[in-house]
Amino acid sequence: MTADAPMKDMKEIVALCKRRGFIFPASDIYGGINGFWDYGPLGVELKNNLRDLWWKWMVTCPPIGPDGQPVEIVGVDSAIIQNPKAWEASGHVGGFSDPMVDCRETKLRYRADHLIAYLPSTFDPKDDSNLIPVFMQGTPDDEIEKKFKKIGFHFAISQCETVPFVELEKYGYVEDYGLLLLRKDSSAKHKILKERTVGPDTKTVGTLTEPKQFNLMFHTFIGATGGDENKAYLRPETAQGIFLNFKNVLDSTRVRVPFGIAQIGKAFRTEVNPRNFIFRSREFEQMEMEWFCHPDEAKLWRDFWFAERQKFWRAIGLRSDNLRMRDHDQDELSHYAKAGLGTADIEYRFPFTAPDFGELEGIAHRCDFDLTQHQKHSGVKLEYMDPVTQEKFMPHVIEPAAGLTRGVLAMITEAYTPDPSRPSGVYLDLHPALAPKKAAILPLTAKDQHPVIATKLYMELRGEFAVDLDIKQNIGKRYARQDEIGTPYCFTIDDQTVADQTVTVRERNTMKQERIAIANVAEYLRKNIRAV
RNA sequence: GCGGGUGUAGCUUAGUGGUAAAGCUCCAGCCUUCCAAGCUGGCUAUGUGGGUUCGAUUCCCAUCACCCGCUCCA
Repeated sequence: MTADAPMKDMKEIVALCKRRGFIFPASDIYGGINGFWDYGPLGVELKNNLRDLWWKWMVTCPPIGPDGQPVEIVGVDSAIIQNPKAWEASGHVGGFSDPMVDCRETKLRYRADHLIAYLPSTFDPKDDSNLIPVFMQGTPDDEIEKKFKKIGFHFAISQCETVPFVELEKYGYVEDYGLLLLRKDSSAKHKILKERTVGPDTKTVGTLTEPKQFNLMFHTFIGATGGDENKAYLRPETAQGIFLNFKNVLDSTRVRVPFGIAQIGKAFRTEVNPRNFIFRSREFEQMEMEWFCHPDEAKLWRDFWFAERQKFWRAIGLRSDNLRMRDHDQDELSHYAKAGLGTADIEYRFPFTAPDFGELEGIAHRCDFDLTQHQKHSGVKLEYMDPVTQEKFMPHVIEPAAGLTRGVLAMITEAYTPDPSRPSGVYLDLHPALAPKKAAILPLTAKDQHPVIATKLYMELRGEFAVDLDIKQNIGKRYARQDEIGTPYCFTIDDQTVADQTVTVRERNTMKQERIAIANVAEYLRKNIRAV
């Protein structure tokens, strides 16, 4: 969005989505449900169009690689529920959710692993006057000293041991040594320690809550009886279904490294706070491709997919400077990407993130983390034997992982174009390949030969294109309706059509009209909506 | 998860402790030769659940959803 372009109002976009049948609140008649959305008749067309274009770019007609050779990518469609061991191996069961600590007084929330407790060497849990100040990691020493004085904590920093807040409970007081030592069982005392803490932003003792664990994954139960032994998870990403099938794909097809496996499907995450329409929802759809390559070629392929994926988003309509690439900082890298070449996001400036950007797609170097983990946990050998060099190695993975549902939102917001000069006040400038309806057939009036000819044309086109026939009401209303849903072309039948077999074509963005032979309408559409 | 705000028809708004009003949209019909025109008619609403009351859309409580800010976002 340039500075002088009209602001795109998220409220209006959400309203249009509902009014015209793109996106509805899930369970709308029951008052909705936080974090879930339904796609209506036009929304599902738009989403499917975007999905199919991605699949075409990645699987059906993949690009030429950096070495001039066509790249090879195959698809899978794995189950949403897998053996729970798969999620233990991938690390999703263990430690992805960061425990959080709340301050009851200030209502502030902290990441538990960022909190540091200061324990004086002479700390005596039996003495009520002994406090444990807690600070955020990286708090400057002078601030800490100042706070010490304020709360009557009579020690210097140098006299204290710093202990991660989350490990506080592991510390107990051992009289024999007069020191704080790590003990396995200190259940009798850890509660006392917690009650002595003073949070970073308060002077009151004991306002910090226990660390709360947030589970990333949805739980479910297999079978009718439930019970912990039947516990399973809904996948939080489609990627693992690909890794689980790595060996099956190698054994059943003739692909060789380097190659890719792609998958599109639903994923589920228990977002703490769903927000911003469909941007952060608990059920969403991903388009992921895992590219398996030799470790030495990881850099080459990462750069290739960085460029390739940007091309995609630009080609289907995100042409503005609302799209950008951004390398992750070291501290925001995920566990698997830390050792590798890092992660870069393709980001879009959504109205609700502006002037910031929100992630649309992440391109990560996952190294050999996933295959190694699954090999370890499953006991199945997943190394690759290069048939030419006879070299045995664990392939590295470059992963372009895009949000399909976020893509839909980006498409809608990018296309949403307020235009006070036209009756609808707005139109959707969707790429014709993405538009839910490619054209509308409109008899100028509902009498004489107009509807007859229009119906005939509609019957011819509907076998090949998603087209609408709209006869009722005046022509301006019908143009306006099509503008709002982003239909790129309207063919109008009038008296001249009866005389010379021509129709007018109205182009959505310019509202300009030209006259073409009715016999050429199909070819006209074919040419103009050609997929990117 | 915290704090603040908002909930009356598809949308925008009105109103009231006693039958809930209008414009636009939508639908049907008439009219209409190119951009939501006109005429006639029609559908549709007090987010949900409690409480107070003879009676609650209105007052109270809870809850849900959405918006803003914080927090979070492997």
